[in-house]
Amino acid sequence: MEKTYNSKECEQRIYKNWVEKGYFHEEPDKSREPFCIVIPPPNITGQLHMGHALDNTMQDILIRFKRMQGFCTLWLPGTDHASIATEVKILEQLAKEGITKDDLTREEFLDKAWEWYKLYGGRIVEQLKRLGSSCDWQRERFTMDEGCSKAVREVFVKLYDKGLIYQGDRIINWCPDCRTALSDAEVEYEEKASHLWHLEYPLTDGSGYIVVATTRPETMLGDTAVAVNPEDDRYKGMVGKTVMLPLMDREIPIIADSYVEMEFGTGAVKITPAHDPNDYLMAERHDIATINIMNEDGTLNSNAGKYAKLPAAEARRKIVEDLKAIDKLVKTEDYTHKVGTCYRCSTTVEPLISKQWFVNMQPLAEPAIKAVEDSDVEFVPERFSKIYFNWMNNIKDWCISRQLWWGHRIPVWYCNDCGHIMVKKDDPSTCDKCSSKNIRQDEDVLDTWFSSALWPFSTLGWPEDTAELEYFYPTNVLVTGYDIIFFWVARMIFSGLEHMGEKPFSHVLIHGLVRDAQGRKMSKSLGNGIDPIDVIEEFGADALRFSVTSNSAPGNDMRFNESKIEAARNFANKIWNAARFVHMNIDGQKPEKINIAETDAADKWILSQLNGVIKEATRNLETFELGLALQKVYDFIWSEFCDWYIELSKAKLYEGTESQKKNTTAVLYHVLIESLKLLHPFMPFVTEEIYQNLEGSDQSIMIDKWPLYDDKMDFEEAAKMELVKDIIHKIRNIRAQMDVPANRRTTIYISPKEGVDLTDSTDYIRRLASGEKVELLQKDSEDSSMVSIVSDAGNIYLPLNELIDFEKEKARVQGEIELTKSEIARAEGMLKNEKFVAKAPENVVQKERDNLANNREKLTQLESSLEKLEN
RNA sequence: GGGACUAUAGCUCAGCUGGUUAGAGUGCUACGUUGACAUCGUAGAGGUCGAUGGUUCGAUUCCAUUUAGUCCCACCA
Repeated sequence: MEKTYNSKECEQRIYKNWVEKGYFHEEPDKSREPFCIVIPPPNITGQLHMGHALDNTMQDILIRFKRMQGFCTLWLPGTDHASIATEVKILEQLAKEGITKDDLTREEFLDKAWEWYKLYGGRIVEQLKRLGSSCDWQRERFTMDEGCSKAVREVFVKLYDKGLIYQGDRIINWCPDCRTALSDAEVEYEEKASHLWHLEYPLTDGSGYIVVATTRPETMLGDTAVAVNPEDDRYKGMVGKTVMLPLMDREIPIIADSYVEMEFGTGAVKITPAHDPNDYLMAERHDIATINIMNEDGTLNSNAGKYAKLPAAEARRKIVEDLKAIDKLVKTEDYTHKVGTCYRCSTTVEPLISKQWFVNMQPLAEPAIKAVEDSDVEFVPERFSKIYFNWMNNIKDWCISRQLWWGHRIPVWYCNDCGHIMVKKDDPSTCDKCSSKNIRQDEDVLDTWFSSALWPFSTLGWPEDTAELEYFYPTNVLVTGYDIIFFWVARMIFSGLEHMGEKPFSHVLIHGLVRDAQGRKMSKSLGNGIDPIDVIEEFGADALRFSVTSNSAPGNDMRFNESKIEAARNFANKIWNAARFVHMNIDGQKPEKINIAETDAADKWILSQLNGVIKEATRNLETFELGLALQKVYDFIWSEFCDWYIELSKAKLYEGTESQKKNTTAVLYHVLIESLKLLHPFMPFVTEEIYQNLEGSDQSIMIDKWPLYDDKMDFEEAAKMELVKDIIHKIRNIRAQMDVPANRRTTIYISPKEGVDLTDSTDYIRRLASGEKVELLQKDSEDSSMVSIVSDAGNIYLPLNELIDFEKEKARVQGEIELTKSEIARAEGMLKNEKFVAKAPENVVQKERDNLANNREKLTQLESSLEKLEN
């Protein structure tokens, strides 16, 4: 084995081997329990980023863990066509060649899109492989493949037939740049510095005027009313009158509606029903006309009179200027407010009325809420269910049609002759009603999330009755970031319930965002993103995986920095070297099983510790506490196995009998292999490389069995080892304090307390505490030339007379006495408290009693040490 | 306007259902090429667990209030 672990050399070779052996693939096996995760399909536009690294590492940890536990596992991978995101990207690319969407036919554009898919769709999949993801690539899916497309049509037709999908003219969010409608979830609100313009509208009866305040003066062209609060005394006389809309010379009414806030602005609001959702609702209440003034590209239309064809922003400038010229602009205030923007291109969205397809959400939301209320679906951490409820309880109908080309085309056909509408799973060639061949399909495609919502069952074969669907559905865990709960998780839940009659998964494991070292979101525009592939190249996939899963709490954001990756890489190297040590001591032969009868306290200690970490790490993994599980395995390997057991083992390896040596090797080997298994879900590559090196075969650790907790492996003798460790630690401490050179070895005298038998541990103490030899005394030493140390195992004496600085040593002992006294006082105080003794659990009280007794004894010893020093 | 989260060592963060002297990584100090590892070892310094009040025998942990920060949702033009 090399001196350092070389991730670059082995990762791709190992991964290839796993794939070739088919370890990621399982067929439904009724004799075992299934465990299934469907991947959140990354966009085909995407490149792996830190969020993916985190998300997929978590899934891989769970899958590998369950696979080793013996479950029939399936991690189902795939990609998302990402309708709008991909279309935006393709258009950007075409723009570089000077091509616009208008230059292409729909078919030509789709050809380009499929080319894109072939070129880039596989890129992120390859990157997922670099991470070590054990996805079943034989079952890889795409949201626009044949099966998923079939599922989409099935669902559309079913919901339409149930009356849950309808078409209507309603106010929607329009992105003038993408030239499509968006759902509410696809609008992001950004604080923007702007103005509040106060405009004067003269009353038609000449009795005065009313001043309205607006953040969007250009929409005044579409005003059809002015509203005030019915309680507002300032305007009481005006309600029912009409005003003359400046620039347009249109007479519009003043109405009263309690929606209007008297305190805001002037207390009078201009009403533009076609371009403001609230105004739209008000117009419905008061039966007021709507005037659409905007084109699909964000320019004004012919209803805008002389401002027609101007882009909205330009129209705004012009209108403000013109109003000023006719003295109708009363004042302009600075004002910051939230402006809706497109989540894909950040263009300001314009609310407008348009004919779109909608899903009636209320009937679908109800069972979806209940499923989470009843814990049929559980969010982990639990608090995210509140976010889910909040959204679901206030849900509005979902606008699902998009004026795009890339995506699932809406399965609706119109007859050009008789106007008949057909909603069909299969493309019709004639009109059902008049048999005309002159039919056309709806031009729009579906929201990309419409197909993602079906992912947990469409990928398993639905609407066909497949064995996979039967066996793996409902899936077990869905792992995703909190930013995607509305878009995706919520929609999968109601879709699963509606179409499968059963939840899509039982647990939703939510994680936070990966941020940069300063805590900022990683983004392209900031240029602060870290490319996971670069990290893998430099530090290895295991180091990357370790650093995104360690030291973070569930659902919380985490910061990512280089020192964290280095620490992770160092850990991989640490295990590597521990393995190297074991490797060079087994003489190329796999040791036989451990003979428990021949194990000593050190062996029993490490076996007990191992048993403990098996128990806890397993429990943590089962409750999705991945970070805690990893922390425990890490601590065990580094702080217990490497720091202590390997060092202890050298005593027997180098100085012991043949049988001791043999058995120690067996323990080393066993503990290492079991540790590797515990670590494997987190760091699959280094564990596999070591495992195969040690076993001397190409048998894989990933299909080996997960370690089981065994209460027979909790040994009482382990406690003695803690005493020995304490002795060693205290001696090292004193030596360091007294600047004893490392190569200076002394005899170590110990007078063990009653009941403490150290006869089999003297070699350990000698080796690890730089002793010349260790002598066990029958009683306490009276020799005042020795440094004495009080430990839980008994008193320790070091003949260091020429090195002892008596004043310094007195101060040290004095300090310890103070500490011990305060500890005694604390314990006494607690035990004097009758309520504590009466109410606290017995073991806690007993602990306190033992503690008090120990410290009293310790104090006596310390005081006699001090006395000796003073003589 | 509603809601969630965060506040613990210089820095980045763990800390499960309340129980001795609160942990890790990194940084810092001193020493160290001891037969796995300098991507390392040994020893050490460093924290009134944001503040106040309450519940409790006992609070970093539970409750309330409060301060500071982050985020989400919402129809204030």
